[in-house]
Amino acid sequence: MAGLGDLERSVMEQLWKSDGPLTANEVREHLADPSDPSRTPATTTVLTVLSRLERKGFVTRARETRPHRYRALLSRAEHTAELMHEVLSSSSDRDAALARFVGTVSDGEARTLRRLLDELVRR
Amino acid sequence: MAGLGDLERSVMEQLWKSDGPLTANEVREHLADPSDPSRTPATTTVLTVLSRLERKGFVTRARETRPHRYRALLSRAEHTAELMHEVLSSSSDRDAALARFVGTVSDGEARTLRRLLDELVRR
DNA sequence: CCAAAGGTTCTACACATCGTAGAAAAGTGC
DNA sequence: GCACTTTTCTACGATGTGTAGAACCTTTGG
Repeated sequence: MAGLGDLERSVMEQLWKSDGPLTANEVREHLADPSDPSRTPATTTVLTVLSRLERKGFVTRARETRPHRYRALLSRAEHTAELMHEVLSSSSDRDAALARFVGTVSDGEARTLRRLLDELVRR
Repeated sequence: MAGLGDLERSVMEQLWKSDGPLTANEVREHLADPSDPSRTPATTTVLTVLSRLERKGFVTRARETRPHRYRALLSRAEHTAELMHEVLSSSSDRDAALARFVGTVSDGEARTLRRLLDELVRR
């Protein structure tokens, strides 16, 4: 269920970056490439993508307000963590996979992990 | 780069499960569903899938021997770990994602992680 | 209250990927 | 060389995605 297309992912990025919910046109503006404005997708394109993301459960929208306002259901961090769990649980030998994973994290990430695990045990 | 189809994934599972490299027909036999043999894919189908997996870099084959023998380039654990890293690095706030991830692992997995990190530091 | 502007849905097409496998080519064993 | 096995080539249908026009609906300025 990890499958998002390039444009879908870009749209999610905008929603994640933004503080509050965005209208389709705000998303479109944030998507604009200053070096080549012709590559900015049409408003309807953005709306189609947002609808598909809504159908897939990544996005909700406020239908009350008139330009509908869209927001991501999960934060980017939650989304990433969820994907990692999905990947991990699709593996039949989870411990071996975790071992490989930990064996290849950077030093910084290892420290982060240790700190997080220590906090976990304190509660 | 996580995108494998259902059959592609099933084929990878067989290669991972097997001790040594397999021929296309061996993969096909392991794929057979005893309750509905008609659903077993044709040999050419398996060969097509194996070729595609080779092109994608998941599989290599020995071309010397005549029924070519196929094997996975990475073990399942390595593959899973790689996917997890891919997911993680696609997130711009990796620490936050890691935090979410650790926050939702099972107790057993947390213990495993702690042990792995301890081993890591000893070397 | 009505027309124009803006917003949304519907419909559609091109293109890529994937499951599927026949036809044809290439290799093997007798 | 001939039957058999194996591999490649080619192709088709289904699905997903980027793309956006056409048609429909809503708001708003006059």
